[in-house]
Amino acid sequence: MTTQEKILDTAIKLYNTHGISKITSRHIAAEMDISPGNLHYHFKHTEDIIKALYDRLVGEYNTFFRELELTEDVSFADLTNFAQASFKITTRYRIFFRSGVDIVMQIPAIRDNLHEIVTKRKTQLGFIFERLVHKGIFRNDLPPHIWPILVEQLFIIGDFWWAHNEITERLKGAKASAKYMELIEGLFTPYLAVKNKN
Amino acid sequence: MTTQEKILDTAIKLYNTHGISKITSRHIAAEMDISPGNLHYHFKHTEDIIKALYDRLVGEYNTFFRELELTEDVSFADLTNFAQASFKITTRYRIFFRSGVDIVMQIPAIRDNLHEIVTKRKTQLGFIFERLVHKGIFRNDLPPHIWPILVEQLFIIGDFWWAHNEITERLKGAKASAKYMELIEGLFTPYLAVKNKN
DNA sequence: TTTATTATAGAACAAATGTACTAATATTTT
DNA sequence: AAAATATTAGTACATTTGTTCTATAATAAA
Repeated sequence: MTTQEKILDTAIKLYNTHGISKITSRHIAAEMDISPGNLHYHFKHTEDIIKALYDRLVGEYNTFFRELELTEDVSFADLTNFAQASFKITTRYRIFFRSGVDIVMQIPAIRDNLHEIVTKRKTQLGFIFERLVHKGIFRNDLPPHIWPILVEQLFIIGDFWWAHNEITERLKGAKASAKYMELIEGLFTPYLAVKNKN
Repeated sequence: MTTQEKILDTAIKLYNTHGISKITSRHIAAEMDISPGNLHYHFKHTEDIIKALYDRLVGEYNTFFRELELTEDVSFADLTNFAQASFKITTRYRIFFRSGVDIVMQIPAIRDNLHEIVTKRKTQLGFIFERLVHKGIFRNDLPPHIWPILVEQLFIIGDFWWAHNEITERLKGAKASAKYMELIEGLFTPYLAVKNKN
Protein backbone atom coordinates (compact mmCIF):
# COMPACT_ATOMS: atom_id res chain seq x y z
CA MET A 1 0.00 0.00 0.00
CA THR A 2 1.41 3.36 -0.98
CA THR A 3 1.82 6.19 1.49
CA GLN A 4 -0.90 8.12 -0.30
CA GLU A 5 -3.36 5.28 0.23
CA LYS A 6 -2.28 4.93 3.85
CA ILE A 7 -2.89 8.63 4.38
CA LEU A 8 -6.38 8.36 2.92
CA ASP A 9 -7.20 5.29 5.00
CA THR A 10 -5.97 6.93 8.17
CA ALA A 11 -7.76 10.16 7.34
CA ILE A 12 -11.16 8.55 6.76
CA LYS A 13 -10.74 6.53 9.95
CA LEU A 14 -9.97 9.60 12.02
CA TYR A 15 -12.58 11.75 10.32
CA ASN A 16 -15.26 9.11 10.82
CA THR A 17 -14.55 8.79 14.51
CA HIS A 18 -13.71 12.36 15.51
CA GLY A 19 -15.27 14.55 12.82
CA ILE A 20 -13.58 16.62 10.15
CA SER A 21 -13.46 19.78 12.21
CA LYS A 22 -11.40 18.16 14.96
CA ILE A 23 -8.83 16.38 12.79
CA THR A 24 -5.86 18.28 11.32
CA SER A 25 -3.13 17.18 8.95
CA ARG A 26 -0.84 16.88 11.95
CA HIS A 27 -3.19 14.43 13.63
CA ILE A 28 -3.23 12.24 10.56
CA ALA A 29 0.55 12.33 10.29
CA ALA A 30 0.97 11.54 13.98
CA GLU A 31 -1.50 8.65 13.82
CA MET A 32 0.52 6.94 11.10
CA ASP A 33 3.93 7.96 12.46
CA ILE A 34 5.11 10.08 9.60
CA SER A 35 6.21 13.68 9.64
CA PRO A 36 3.91 16.58 8.76
CA GLY A 37 6.38 17.42 6.01
CA ASN A 38 5.98 13.99 4.50
CA LEU A 39 2.21 14.21 4.57
CA HIS A 40 2.27 17.55 2.79
CA TYR A 41 4.62 16.13 0.24
CA HIS A 42 1.82 13.76 -0.82
CA PHE A 43 -1.06 16.16 -0.29
CA LYS A 44 0.00 19.75 -0.65
CA HIS A 45 -3.17 21.03 0.96
CA THR A 46 -5.19 19.37 3.68
CA GLU A 47 -8.31 19.96 1.59
CA ASP A 48 -6.81 17.73 -1.09
CA ILE A 49 -7.19 14.79 1.28
CA ILE A 50 -10.91 15.42 1.66
CA LYS A 51 -11.16 15.92 -2.08
CA ALA A 52 -9.41 12.57 -2.70
CA LEU A 53 -11.74 10.83 -0.25
CA TYR A 54 -14.69 12.33 -2.04
CA ASP A 55 -13.35 10.99 -5.34
CA ARG A 56 -13.13 7.53 -3.77
CA LEU A 57 -16.73 7.82 -2.60
CA VAL A 58 -17.95 8.86 -6.03
CA GLY A 59 -15.91 6.06 -7.60
CA GLU A 60 -17.57 3.43 -5.44
CA TYR A 61 -21.01 4.78 -6.26
CA ASN A 62 -20.22 4.76 -9.95
CA THR A 63 -18.99 1.19 -10.08
CA PHE A 64 -22.14 0.11 -8.29
CA PHE A 65 -24.42 2.02 -10.61
CA ARG A 66 -22.60 0.71 -13.65
CA GLU A 67 -23.34 -2.86 -12.58
CA LEU A 68 -26.97 -2.00 -12.03
CA GLU A 69 -27.36 -0.40 -15.45
CA LEU A 70 -26.21 -3.58 -17.15
CA THR A 71 -29.11 -5.49 -15.62
CA GLU A 72 -31.71 -4.89 -18.29
CA ASP A 73 -34.38 -6.83 -16.46
CA VAL A 74 -34.66 -5.03 -13.15
CA SER A 75 -36.21 -7.00 -10.30
CA PHE A 76 -37.44 -6.04 -6.89
CA ALA A 77 -34.31 -7.56 -5.36
CA ASP A 78 -32.27 -4.96 -7.25
CA LEU A 79 -33.97 -2.29 -5.20
CA THR A 80 -33.00 -3.98 -1.97
CA ASN A 81 -29.47 -4.48 -3.23
CA PHE A 82 -29.40 -0.84 -4.15
CA ALA A 83 -30.35 0.14 -0.62
CA GLN A 84 -27.83 -2.21 0.91
CA ALA A 85 -25.01 -1.01 -1.30
CA SER A 86 -25.91 2.58 -0.48
CA PHE A 87 -25.79 1.75 3.19
CA LYS A 88 -22.33 0.24 2.88
CA ILE A 89 -20.99 3.25 1.04
CA THR A 90 -22.58 5.78 3.37
CA THR A 91 -21.14 3.81 6.27
CA ARG A 92 -17.61 3.67 4.94
CA TYR A 93 -17.70 7.37 4.10
CA ARG A 94 -20.13 8.36 6.78
CA ILE A 95 -18.22 11.49 7.67
CA PHE A 96 -19.46 13.06 4.44
CA PHE A 97 -23.03 12.36 5.46
CA ARG A 98 -22.56 13.29 9.07
CA SER A 99 -20.46 16.41 8.85
CA GLY A 100 -23.17 17.95 6.74
CA VAL A 101 -22.86 20.05 3.68
CA ASP A 102 -21.10 22.77 5.62
CA ILE A 103 -17.51 21.63 5.24
CA VAL A 104 -17.92 19.74 2.01
CA MET A 105 -19.57 22.61 0.16
CA GLN A 106 -16.62 24.87 0.91
CA ILE A 107 -14.34 22.79 -1.27
CA PRO A 108 -14.93 24.11 -4.79
CA ALA A 109 -14.00 20.89 -6.58
CA ILE A 110 -16.60 19.01 -4.58
CA ARG A 111 -19.27 21.68 -4.72
CA ASP A 112 -19.09 21.75 -8.51
CA ASN A 113 -19.38 18.00 -8.76
CA LEU A 114 -21.94 17.23 -6.09
CA HIS A 115 -25.04 18.56 -7.78
CA GLU A 116 -24.20 16.64 -10.94
CA ILE A 117 -23.75 13.30 -9.23
CA VAL A 118 -26.89 13.64 -7.12
CA THR A 119 -28.92 14.46 -10.22
CA LYS A 120 -27.45 11.46 -12.02
CA ARG A 121 -28.29 9.12 -9.16
CA LYS A 122 -31.83 10.48 -9.03
CA THR A 123 -32.33 9.90 -12.74
CA GLN A 124 -30.98 6.39 -12.53
CA LEU A 125 -33.21 5.44 -9.63
CA GLY A 126 -36.12 7.04 -11.46
CA PHE A 127 -35.55 4.66 -14.38
CA ILE A 128 -35.55 1.68 -12.06
CA PHE A 129 -38.91 2.70 -10.65
CA GLU A 130 -40.29 3.26 -14.12
CA ARG A 131 -39.34 -0.25 -15.14
CA LEU A 132 -40.72 -1.74 -11.94
CA VAL A 133 -44.05 -0.01 -12.53
CA HIS A 134 -44.04 -1.38 -16.06
CA LYS A 135 -43.38 -4.87 -14.75
CA GLY A 136 -46.30 -4.63 -12.37
CA ILE A 137 -44.18 -4.77 -9.25
CA PHE A 138 -45.12 -1.23 -8.32
CA ARG A 139 -48.65 0.09 -8.54
CA ASN A 140 -49.60 1.60 -11.87
CA ASP A 141 -52.74 3.36 -10.65
CA LEU A 142 -50.85 6.31 -9.22
CA PRO A 143 -50.21 9.71 -10.77
CA PRO A 144 -46.70 9.72 -12.27
CA HIS A 145 -45.58 12.80 -10.37
CA ILE A 146 -45.28 10.80 -7.17
CA TRP A 147 -42.22 8.87 -8.36
CA PRO A 148 -39.75 11.74 -8.37
CA ILE A 149 -41.00 12.60 -4.89
CA LEU A 150 -40.39 9.05 -3.72
CA VAL A 151 -36.91 9.11 -5.24
CA GLU A 152 -36.11 12.31 -3.39
CA GLN A 153 -37.42 10.91 -0.12
CA LEU A 154 -35.26 7.83 -0.62
CA PHE A 155 -32.16 9.93 -1.18
CA ILE A 156 -32.69 12.17 1.81
CA ILE A 157 -33.21 9.24 4.15
CA GLY A 158 -30.43 7.26 2.51
CA ASP A 159 -27.94 10.10 2.71
CA PHE A 160 -28.76 11.49 6.11
CA TRP A 161 -29.72 8.41 8.06
CA TRP A 162 -26.27 8.30 9.64
CA ALA A 163 -26.58 11.88 10.81
CA HIS A 164 -29.98 11.15 12.28
CA ASN A 165 -28.72 7.99 13.94
CA GLU A 166 -25.93 9.96 15.52
CA ILE A 167 -28.36 12.26 17.33
CA THR A 168 -30.79 9.52 18.34
CA GLU A 169 -30.13 5.85 18.93
CA ARG A 170 -26.49 5.67 17.80
CA LEU A 171 -26.92 2.16 16.47
CA LYS A 172 -23.90 0.34 15.14
CA GLY A 173 -23.15 -2.63 12.90
CA ALA A 174 -25.97 -5.04 12.15
CA LYS A 175 -28.51 -3.09 14.18
CA ALA A 176 -27.73 0.06 12.25
CA SER A 177 -28.03 -1.77 8.95
CA ALA A 178 -31.36 -3.33 9.94
CA LYS A 179 -32.83 0.00 10.99
CA TYR A 180 -31.64 1.68 7.83
CA MET A 181 -33.20 -1.00 5.64
CA GLU A 182 -36.43 -0.87 7.62
CA LEU A 183 -36.75 2.84 6.98
CA ILE A 184 -35.86 2.65 3.30
CA GLU A 185 -38.05 -0.35 2.57
CA GLY A 186 -40.89 1.17 4.58
CA LEU A 187 -40.72 4.08 2.21
CA PHE A 188 -41.70 2.19 -0.93
CA THR A 189 -43.85 -0.50 0.68
CA PRO A 190 -47.08 1.51 0.19
CA TYR A 191 -46.32 1.73 -3.52
CA LEU A 192 -45.97 -2.00 -4.11
CA ALA A 193 -48.68 -3.61 -6.19
CA VAL A 194 -51.05 -5.60 -3.99
CA LYS A 195 -49.91 -8.99 -5.21
CA ASN A 196 -46.32 -8.22 -4.12
CA LYS A 197 -47.05 -7.44 -0.50
CA ASN A 198 -44.90 -9.97 1.26
CA MET B 1 -32.10 44.97 21.96
CA THR B 2 -29.28 44.00 24.27
CA THR B 3 -25.77 43.37 23.02
CA GLN B 4 -26.18 39.68 23.85
CA GLU B 5 -29.22 39.45 21.60
CA LYS B 6 -27.45 41.37 18.87
CA ILE B 7 -24.53 38.96 19.06
CA LEU B 8 -26.85 35.97 18.72
CA ASP B 9 -28.71 37.54 15.79
CA THR B 10 -25.48 38.39 14.01
CA ALA B 11 -24.05 34.97 14.75
CA ILE B 12 -27.00 33.02 13.34
CA LYS B 13 -27.01 35.26 10.28
CA LEU B 14 -23.32 34.66 9.59
CA TYR B 15 -23.47 30.97 10.46
CA ASN B 16 -26.45 30.44 8.16
CA THR B 17 -24.76 32.09 5.22
CA HIS B 18 -21.14 31.02 5.65
CA GLY B 19 -21.24 27.91 7.81
CA ILE B 20 -20.10 27.45 11.38
CA SER B 21 -16.62 26.27 10.44
CA LYS B 22 -15.82 29.50 8.60
CA ILE B 23 -17.13 31.99 11.16
CA THR B 24 -15.06 32.94 14.19
CA SER B 25 -15.84 35.11 17.16
CA ARG B 26 -13.78 37.84 15.50
CA HIS B 27 -15.96 37.74 12.41
CA ILE B 28 -19.07 38.18 14.49
CA ALA B 29 -17.53 41.08 16.42
CA ALA B 30 -16.35 42.74 13.21
CA GLU B 31 -19.75 42.35 11.53
CA MET B 32 -21.44 44.25 14.36
CA ASP B 33 -18.60 46.71 14.91
CA ILE B 34 -17.69 45.78 18.42
CA SER B 35 -14.35 44.67 19.78
CA PRO B 36 -13.43 41.00 20.28
CA GLY B 37 -12.94 41.83 23.94
CA ASN B 38 -16.49 43.07 24.20
CA LEU B 39 -17.88 39.96 22.54
CA HIS B 40 -16.02 37.74 24.94
CA TYR B 41 -17.28 39.79 27.81
CA HIS B 42 -20.78 38.63 26.90
CA PHE B 43 -19.88 35.12 25.78
CA LYS B 44 -16.75 33.85 27.45
CA HIS B 45 -16.37 31.00 24.98
CA THR B 46 -17.34 30.99 21.33
CA GLU B 47 -19.09 27.66 21.91
CA ASP B 48 -21.41 29.44 24.33
CA ILE B 49 -22.84 31.36 21.38
CA ILE B 50 -23.73 28.15 19.57
CA LYS B 51 -25.11 26.75 22.79
CA ALA B 52 -27.29 29.84 23.26
CA LEU B 53 -28.56 29.58 19.68
CA TYR B 54 -29.39 25.94 20.29
CA ASP B 55 -31.36 26.94 23.38
CA ARG B 56 -33.31 29.41 21.26
CA LEU B 57 -34.08 26.69 18.74
CA VAL B 58 -35.27 24.29 21.41
CA GLY B 59 -37.33 27.07 22.95
CA GLU B 60 -39.16 27.74 19.70
CA TYR B 61 -39.87 24.05 19.23
CA ASN B 62 -41.20 23.77 22.73
CA THR B 63 -43.58 26.70 22.51
CA PHE B 64 -44.95 25.25 19.30
CA PHE B 65 -45.42 21.79 20.77
CA ARG B 66 -47.06 23.22 23.86
CA GLU B 67 -49.72 24.86 21.69
CA LEU B 68 -50.29 21.63 19.82
CA GLU B 69 -50.71 19.62 23.00
CA LEU B 70 -53.53 21.89 24.15
CA THR B 71 -55.54 20.99 21.06
CA GLU B 72 -57.34 17.94 22.37
CA ASP B 73 -59.16 17.30 19.13
CA VAL B 74 -56.37 16.88 16.60
CA SER B 75 -57.31 17.44 12.99
CA PHE B 76 -55.54 16.81 9.74
CA ALA B 77 -54.77 20.50 9.45
CA ASP B 78 -52.70 20.23 12.62
CA LEU B 79 -50.37 17.92 10.79
CA THR B 80 -49.86 20.41 8.01
CA ASN B 81 -49.38 23.18 10.54
CA PHE B 82 -46.86 21.01 12.28
CA ALA B 83 -44.90 20.59 9.06
CA GLN B 84 -45.05 24.27 8.27
CA ALA B 85 -43.91 25.30 11.72
CA SER B 86 -41.08 22.80 11.52
CA PHE B 87 -40.05 24.27 8.20
CA LYS B 88 -39.95 27.77 9.63
CA ILE B 89 -37.82 26.72 12.57
CA THR B 90 -35.43 24.64 10.48
CA THR B 91 -35.11 27.59 8.14
CA ARG B 92 -34.36 30.16 10.81
CA TYR B 93 -31.82 27.84 12.44
CA ARG B 94 -30.86 26.00 9.30
CA ILE B 95 -27.19 26.01 10.17
CA PHE B 96 -27.91 23.35 12.79
CA PHE B 97 -29.49 21.16 10.14
CA ARG B 98 -26.94 21.91 7.48
CA SER B 99 -23.68 21.79 9.37
CA GLY B 100 -24.50 18.26 10.38
CA VAL B 101 -24.07 16.59 13.69
CA ASP B 102 -20.31 16.95 13.48
CA ILE B 103 -19.91 20.34 15.11
CA VAL B 104 -23.02 20.27 17.23
CA MET B 105 -22.23 16.91 18.82
CA GLN B 106 -18.90 18.18 20.04
CA ILE B 107 -20.58 20.61 22.40
CA PRO B 108 -21.34 18.55 25.50
CA ALA B 109 -24.31 20.63 26.66
CA ILE B 110 -25.99 20.11 23.31
CA ARG B 111 -25.04 16.47 22.90
CA ASP B 112 -26.59 15.62 26.26
CA ASN B 113 -29.81 17.42 25.42
CA LEU B 114 -30.29 16.47 21.77
CA HIS B 115 -31.28 12.85 22.20
CA GLU B 116 -33.85 13.80 24.80
CA ILE B 117 -35.55 16.42 22.70
CA VAL B 118 -35.65 14.26 19.57
CA THR B 119 -37.22 11.42 21.54
CA LYS B 120 -39.78 13.79 22.99
CA ARG B 121 -40.70 15.13 19.57
CA LYS B 122 -41.04 11.60 18.23
CA THR B 123 -43.36 10.59 21.05
CA GLN B 124 -45.50 13.66 20.58
CA LEU B 125 -45.87 13.14 16.87
CA GLY B 126 -46.62 9.47 17.55
CA PHE B 127 -49.57 10.51 19.72
CA ILE B 128 -50.91 12.73 16.98
CA PHE B 129 -50.86 9.86 14.52
CA GLU B 130 -52.53 7.58 17.03
CA ARG B 131 -55.38 10.01 17.45
CA LEU B 132 -55.71 10.53 13.72
CA VAL B 133 -55.97 6.78 13.18
CA HIS B 134 -58.61 6.65 15.87
CA LYS B 135 -60.54 9.44 14.17
CA GLY B 136 -60.48 7.55 10.88
CA ILE B 137 -58.34 10.12 9.11
CA PHE B 138 -55.50 7.65 8.75
CA ARG B 139 -56.00 4.06 7.72
CA ASN B 140 -56.66 1.65 10.56
CA ASP B 141 -56.03 -1.54 8.56
CA LEU B 142 -52.26 -1.29 8.90
CA PRO B 143 -49.97 -3.05 11.37
CA PRO B 144 -49.21 -0.62 14.22
CA HIS B 145 -45.45 -0.96 13.87
CA ILE B 146 -45.48 1.18 10.75
CA TRP B 147 -46.31 4.37 12.64
CA PRO B 148 -42.99 4.76 14.47
CA ILE B 149 -41.29 4.15 11.13
CA LEU B 150 -43.34 6.89 9.50
CA VAL B 151 -42.53 9.24 12.36
CA GLU B 152 -38.84 8.58 11.94
CA GLN B 153 -39.03 9.12 8.19
CA LEU B 154 -40.80 12.41 8.81
CA PHE B 155 -38.11 13.58 11.19
CA ILE B 156 -35.22 12.67 8.95
CA ILE B 157 -36.72 14.45 5.97
CA GLY B 158 -37.87 17.35 8.13
CA ASP B 159 -34.49 17.82 9.78
CA PHE B 160 -32.23 17.24 6.83
CA TRP B 161 -34.18 18.67 3.97
CA TRP B 162 -32.17 21.86 4.09
CA ALA B 163 -28.92 19.94 3.86
CA HIS B 164 -30.27 18.00 0.90
CA ASN B 165 -31.51 21.15 -0.77
CA GLU B 166 -28.08 22.69 -0.40
CA ILE B 167 -26.46 19.93 -2.46
CA THR B 168 -29.20 19.77 -5.09
CA GLU B 169 -31.56 22.48 -6.23
CA ARG B 170 -30.71 25.20 -3.69
CA LEU B 171 -34.27 26.44 -3.61
CA LYS B 172 -35.07 29.52 -1.58
CA GLY B 173 -38.10 31.19 -0.05
CA ALA B 174 -41.52 30.10 -1.27
CA LYS B 175 -40.12 27.50 -3.65
CA ALA B 176 -38.16 25.90 -0.86
CA SER B 177 -41.20 25.86 1.38
CA ALA B 178 -43.38 24.32 -1.35
CA LYS B 179 -40.85 21.57 -2.07
CA TYR B 180 -40.44 20.79 1.61
CA MET B 181 -44.19 20.51 2.12
CA GLU B 182 -44.55 18.36 -0.98
CA LEU B 183 -42.01 15.87 0.36
CA ILE B 184 -43.45 15.79 3.87
CA GLU B 185 -47.06 15.52 2.77
CA GLY B 186 -46.12 12.92 0.17
CA LEU B 187 -44.80 10.85 3.01
CA PHE B 188 -48.10 10.35 4.78
CA THR B 189 -50.41 10.54 1.77
CA PRO B 190 -50.37 6.72 1.27
CA TYR B 191 -51.53 6.28 4.85
CA LEU B 192 -54.60 8.46 4.58
CA ALA B 193 -57.92 6.66 4.75
CA VAL B 194 -59.50 6.45 1.29
CA LYS B 195 -62.26 8.91 2.00
CA ASN B 196 -59.72 11.62 2.87
CA LYS B 197 -57.80 11.56 -0.38
CA ASN B 198 -58.12 15.12 -1.51
C1' DT C 1 -22.34 63.83 43.33
C1' DT C 2 -19.67 60.34 44.49
C1' DT C 3 -19.19 55.42 44.17
C1' DA C 4 -19.92 51.04 42.28
C1' DT C 5 -21.09 48.36 38.33
C1' DT C 6 -21.35 47.24 33.78
C1' DA C 7 -19.90 47.62 29.13
C1' DT C 8 -16.51 48.50 25.73
C1' DA C 9 -12.05 48.99 23.09
C1' DG C 10 -7.74 47.59 22.00
C1' DA C 11 -3.63 45.36 22.69
C1' DA C 12 -1.24 41.18 23.90
C1' DC C 13 -0.52 36.08 24.40
C1' DA C 14 -0.46 31.32 23.70
C1' DA C 15 -1.77 27.53 21.13
C1' DA C 16 -2.88 25.47 16.90
C1' DT C 17 -2.61 25.00 12.16
C1' DG C 18 -1.26 24.93 7.34
C1' DT C 19 2.52 24.77 4.84
C1' DA C 20 7.21 25.90 3.20
C1' DC C 21 12.05 24.90 3.53
C1' DT C 22 16.28 22.17 4.18
C1' DA C 23 18.80 18.31 4.62
C1' DA C 24 19.10 13.56 4.66
C1' DT C 25 17.87 9.00 3.05
C1' DA C 26 15.96 5.70 -0.07
C1' DT C 27 14.80 4.27 -4.61
C1' DT C 28 14.99 4.22 -9.50
C1' DT C 29 17.18 5.16 -13.85
C1' DT C 30 21.09 5.34 -16.77
C1' DA D 1 28.39 2.48 -9.94
C1' DA D 2 26.93 7.11 -10.69
C1' DA D 3 23.41 10.27 -11.30
C1' DA D 4 18.85 11.58 -10.95
C1' DT D 5 14.60 11.35 -8.71
C1' DA D 6 11.40 10.42 -5.05
C1' DT D 7 10.48 10.09 -0.30
C1' DT D 8 11.04 11.30 4.37
C1' DA D 9 12.05 13.84 8.89
C1' DG D 10 12.46 17.83 11.24
C1' DT D 11 12.32 22.51 11.78
C1' DA D 12 10.67 27.06 11.08
C1' DC D 13 7.30 30.66 9.90
C1' DA D 14 3.15 33.21 9.20
C1' DT D 15 -1.57 33.33 10.16
C1' DT D 16 -5.53 32.57 12.62
C1' DT D 17 -8.06 31.94 16.61
C1' DG D 18 -9.69 31.91 21.25
C1' DT D 19 -9.02 34.20 25.10
C1' DT D 20 -7.11 37.32 28.65
C1' DC D 21 -5.68 41.67 30.40
C1' DT D 22 -5.78 46.59 31.17
C1' DA D 23 -7.50 50.91 30.68
C1' DT D 24 -11.52 53.84 29.62
C1' DA D 25 -16.11 55.09 29.16
C1' DA D 26 -20.89 54.64 30.16
C1' DT D 27 -24.52 53.65 33.30
C1' DA D 28 -26.71 52.72 37.64
C1' DA D 29 -26.76 52.90 42.71
C1' DA D 30 -25.78 55.27 46.97
